[in-house]
Amino acid sequence: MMMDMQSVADILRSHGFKVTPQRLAVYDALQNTTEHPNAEMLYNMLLPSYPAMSLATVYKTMEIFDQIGLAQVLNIGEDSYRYDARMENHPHVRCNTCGRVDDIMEFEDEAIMEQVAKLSDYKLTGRQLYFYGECPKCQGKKKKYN
Amino acid sequence: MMMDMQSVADILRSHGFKVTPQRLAVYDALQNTTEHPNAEMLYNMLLPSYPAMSLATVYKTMEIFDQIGLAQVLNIGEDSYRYDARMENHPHVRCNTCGRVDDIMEFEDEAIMEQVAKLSDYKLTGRQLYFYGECPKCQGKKKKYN
DNA sequence: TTATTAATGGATAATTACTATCCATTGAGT
DNA sequence: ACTCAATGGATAGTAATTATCCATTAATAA
Repeated sequence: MMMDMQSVADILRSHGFKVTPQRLAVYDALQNTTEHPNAEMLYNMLLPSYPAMSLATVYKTMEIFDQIGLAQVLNIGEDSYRYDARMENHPHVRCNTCGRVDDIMEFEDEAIMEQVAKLSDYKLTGRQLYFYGECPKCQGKKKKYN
Repeated sequence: MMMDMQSVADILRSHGFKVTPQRLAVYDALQNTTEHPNAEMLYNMLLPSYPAMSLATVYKTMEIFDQIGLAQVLNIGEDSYRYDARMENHPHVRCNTCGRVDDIMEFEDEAIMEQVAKLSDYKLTGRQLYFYGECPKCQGKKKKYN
């Protein structure tokens, strides 16, 4: 179910990439957060344990992870990309108030894909579904304090 | 049904923006294409008739159109934004082979919005649905020549 | 129609996320 | 352990977008 460190190392090696502490650290950080960090957020998360970490390394590492299927890139309409270690294709929802981005797991999208394929005559291979609104926490705040 | 020049002028004025030939020209160009141009494509489309047109003007104009609801911005995962004068929220599909972007009109998305609202507990206000694949034309080419 | 004034267009500089380059260092197979 | 290509970090470069500046223009009032 959950990808562990050992298999991440194997996947890197099997694609001809070296296994380095930095790469394992980046993957570990991404794996252990639900906040869909961008490169700079990852960099700042890693700085305390890896003071020599470079932002360029984060970018290069994420490009590799994207290539070999260890992470996916999100393009939610902000000024920077976010990253997600969950590899099943799933929609995301962003709170317009606080900016948090959440996964929407267990979303059933086969009917959509069929509908779009029929309407477009495209042979579909992928999708990116982004939703926008107000998260439960921000809704609560509004009710209490506004 | 279709937005004409007169009402574009009215909408600009009603939001306190001046009505200028450049703005009408940008809107006209965007209205009369289905290829979802980015700023540079729009600029190049307009150059023949408006040799003095500036790329900065296109950007500024599109920002205004986005604000006042005369166009929407698409973020399809390319390195630049594309624009669409069709204001009903609708999905888009991009051909991975030739890069064209098509509208998917008549897409029924109420069921999706309900499903996502239920799964996320967000109060949803918007969505951006992007699909990727191979367009009919490129499928045909592949079958014939590859 | 003209005068007045604030908005605008175009030129250009600045910003910023991201990518490429360079070289000393390091991981991994021999 | 040895060898060497891959890597990390520093830094420069790229490219889309945004901000600035000022002469010009559109809109309102007279």
